[in-house]
Amino acid sequence: MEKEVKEIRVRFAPSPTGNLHLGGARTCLFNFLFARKNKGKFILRIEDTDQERSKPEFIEDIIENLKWLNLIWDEGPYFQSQRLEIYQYYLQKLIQEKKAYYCFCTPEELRAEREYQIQKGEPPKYSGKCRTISIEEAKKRIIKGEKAILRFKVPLGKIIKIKDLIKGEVKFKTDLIGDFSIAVIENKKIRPLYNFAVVVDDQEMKISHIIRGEDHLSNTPKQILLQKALKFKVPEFAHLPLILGPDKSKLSKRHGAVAIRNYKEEGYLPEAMINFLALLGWSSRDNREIFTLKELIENFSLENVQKSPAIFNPQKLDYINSIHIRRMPLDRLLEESMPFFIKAGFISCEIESETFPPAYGGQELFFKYKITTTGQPISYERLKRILSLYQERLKKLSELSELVDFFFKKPKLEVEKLVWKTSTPQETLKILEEEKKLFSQIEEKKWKEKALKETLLKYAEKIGDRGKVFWPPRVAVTGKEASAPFTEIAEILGKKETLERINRALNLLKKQLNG
RNA sequence: GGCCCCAUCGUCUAAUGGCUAGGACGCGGCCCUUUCAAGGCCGAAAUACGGGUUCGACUCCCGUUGGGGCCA
Repeated sequence: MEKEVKEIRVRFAPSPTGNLHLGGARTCLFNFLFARKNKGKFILRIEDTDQERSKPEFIEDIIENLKWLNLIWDEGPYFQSQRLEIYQYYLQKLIQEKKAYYCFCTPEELRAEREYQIQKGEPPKYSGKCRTISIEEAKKRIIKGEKAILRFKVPLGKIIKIKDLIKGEVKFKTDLIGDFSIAVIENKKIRPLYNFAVVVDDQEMKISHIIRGEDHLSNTPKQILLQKALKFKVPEFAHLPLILGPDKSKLSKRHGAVAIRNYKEEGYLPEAMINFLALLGWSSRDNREIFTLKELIENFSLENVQKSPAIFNPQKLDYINSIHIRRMPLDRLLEESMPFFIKAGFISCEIESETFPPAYGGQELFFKYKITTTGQPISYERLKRILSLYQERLKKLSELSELVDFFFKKPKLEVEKLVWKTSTPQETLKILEEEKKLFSQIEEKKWKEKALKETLLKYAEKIGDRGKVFWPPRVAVTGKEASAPFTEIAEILGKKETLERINRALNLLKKQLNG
């Protein structure tokens, strides 16, 4: 007989009580990879039953950033808040079958009970006090306006075994769980609670594998109990190790930037984030570390997921980001960099037309927008050349504002900086004067990196020290001790601007030496 | 407090009972080089501890310790 091929269906189910963060993104990534690798479906479900803490802006943030990361879902987003009747139905079923009951204990009573148990060294769990209240009585009390919650009757004396795809077999004794809450009744309305809503949704959405953070491992026996009580199929589980902060506690807001949007704003590329996140807990068989999303899909397997938690290491992220920056086609890198050029005030950008010619490399940007610098139009090619000088020097795009500012405004010069370590201000002045002469002789048409380099090399041979020759003009045009090479910068700046800047440096040196 | 999970360089990890415990980030040194970056070479750096099982343990078992998670 043909074995029934089960469709692989997984989900990412965030609560919109905060921005999409690193942990959530990684959970989502692993679900996504698992689905794609196994030709399954990936579903997005927003768990927004907690109306107090759920905010629309967080829903937006989650969706926006998942799209940014290229983690695109096949179904959804489903919203739990729109599925309340479904939960009602199953809740009623449990009540009718006497598998759930109303509980009227107040939070104070429960707390006291708990403290007493802990003091006595007993496992803290609900006593089952309200189990005996009849449905009729319970309904009367609710109509009178009493607050109540629904509890699930946990069967005693059983052991729940979980075959976790990552952790292996994990056992829980039902005796230690206690009747847990599955819904609250507020203003005569029923609101399902986490464990219950999850179980119903996973069934309704035919989820085959639940891949989620390890923090949910202790919820799993409760969910299995509910699944059995409702005669649902129990899905497979895979609990991912947590991502930790430097202090080894679960990564959270107090560790600083944890929202994906923070990283987007800092200039991390989506492919770098994906690559980095995949490496937190997963590794490939062959020791490879740099992957595109497509390559991750090909190589992914839950078998290679680590059991132990991973500490988030920003330095490694920087490294991975720099690699992806270097590998990215310049057109796309420029597209990614535009917001950073704008934010730094280097260029401004006005929408010119809503329509633009069909894909024309990165240049379509320039059809759609009018891009200017200090009032003058700036060409696509020019920006691209500027960026290309720094493509292999960038760790993240936000560094652009510091690195390429001199292309957009005259740099601040200091005499000490202009002087090479083996030289003096007098000698620097002399050499720069000579270089000015040499550069002036180069025809506008031949103002290219190669010609400039030849000129300087020849001159350096005469002087006998390359530093003395190459350093001063570079600082004169950039104002920086560290930058891309002078010759490449000068080509982009052009003859006129380069000579102007060398003049500025000369004047400064003269002023210093005379005064 | 109870339950559960986890334990290899500082960090991410490889080695699934058999080489000198391998790689990557970071760190240090050297080379290349006008600076920076990149690149190349070299180096320091780990099996938490204690018992077993075995010819042989990073690997299997037990315990201890430590860390974490969940329960309010």
